[in-house]
Amino acid sequence: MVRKTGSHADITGPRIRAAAQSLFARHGFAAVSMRQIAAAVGVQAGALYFYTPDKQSLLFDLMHDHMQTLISAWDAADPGPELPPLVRLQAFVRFHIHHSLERADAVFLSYMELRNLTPDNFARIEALRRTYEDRLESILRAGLEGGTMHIPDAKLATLALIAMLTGITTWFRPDGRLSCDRVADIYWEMARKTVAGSLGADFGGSDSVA
Amino acid sequence: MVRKTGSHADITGPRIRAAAQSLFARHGFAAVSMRQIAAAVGVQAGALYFYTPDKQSLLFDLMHDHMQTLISAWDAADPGPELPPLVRLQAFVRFHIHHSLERADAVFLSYMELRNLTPDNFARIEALRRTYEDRLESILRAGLEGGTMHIPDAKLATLALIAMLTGITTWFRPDGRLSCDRVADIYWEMARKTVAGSLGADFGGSDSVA
DNA sequence: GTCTATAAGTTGATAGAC
DNA sequence: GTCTATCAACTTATAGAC
Repeated sequence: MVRKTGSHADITGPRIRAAAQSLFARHGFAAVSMRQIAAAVGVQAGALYFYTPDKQSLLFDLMHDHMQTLISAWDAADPGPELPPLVRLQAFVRFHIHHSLERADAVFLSYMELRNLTPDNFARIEALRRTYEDRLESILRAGLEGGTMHIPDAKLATLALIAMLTGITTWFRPDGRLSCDRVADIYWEMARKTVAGSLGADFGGSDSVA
Repeated sequence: MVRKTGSHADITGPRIRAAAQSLFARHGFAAVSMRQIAAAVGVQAGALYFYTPDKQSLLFDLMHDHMQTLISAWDAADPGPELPPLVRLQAFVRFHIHHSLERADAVFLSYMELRNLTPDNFARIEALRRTYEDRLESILRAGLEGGTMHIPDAKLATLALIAMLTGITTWFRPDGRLSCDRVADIYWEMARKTVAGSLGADFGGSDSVA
């Protein structure tokens, strides 16, 4: 199946995006050349410009697609605003961890390469990021108003929880000490307590995940 | 005081490091050229090599100094292992937030540019990062053994707390809604609950920071 | 759709003048 | 200590052949 030239009529576009995502995540956008991406795909550098107008668009499209996928995947996974906020929060924690760990490269890109976006592109990605954060913040506010959660500041709790959960992607290894499910259990336990009232657990059963 | 040439006998070295730190934090190591650093300092590119053997050493030295300063500053701020773990944890949370917010560029560098270090340099920085994490982990283990803390996994709680606290540097603005002290109060409130027993607050007074 | 060739500019780093 | 000049290699992106 090795051929030096000729049409594929196939999936060179997606393969370029996949190679770019992997290389950008590993070495950083600025450190990766179009020639390196081309070599990873098995084409010459000039061929890339049949699929992308420039390097910046390649980065933006990867980040934009990731954010759009993230938001619509959560909207599909959200058990719904009629359920108790703690139930929705548990769903959010598990969703965010699983979704992120299955897309470690895209997650990495989306918060490491913001500074390599042009101002216009940056603004568009930021808006999507805020949209996603607002989904969590509205759950926390509902819990606050209903009295099932006690948090000093809904906005800061949102940022704290997302930082805590996303941080998992920097150390998690599939062949490590803990499985993805087990990590999700442990983080849900901690997240639950973070938003709990001063009298502690009022949802989710046992205090231990063991 | 404008001069085009001649000796300073002064602090060009530190100024190069300061300019590099600021530029690396803003645009990323790979995206910043030696000529840009030189221009920020007000010298020609060749002059930089009187102070640093190469660009990589400039990055490594900045990260190394930051990690060394962080660890020795905490060792000086630690109230000591004879105090209750919750007291030490409160000190750690406040220390980490204040120290990080006063050095936003260095913090940014130290976790965004790890992938631009050579393997040897990476290993040295990683060892320092682990040393710092171990300081927190030992506090959590002491709380666990003494029964004043309830956490599902000491290692994961360490990583979760550090991610949560360090995340502040990505959004905090000195002229924003909340002061550094107020942010530290709110995060301590959340951190305290994260490690609390199932019956909630057993230290630190009121459940509210208001 | 992919190649080759190339334009036009930047890069990290060095040598030697002063 | 700093400058100027320079090197070889590399960069993004385009043009035109096939």
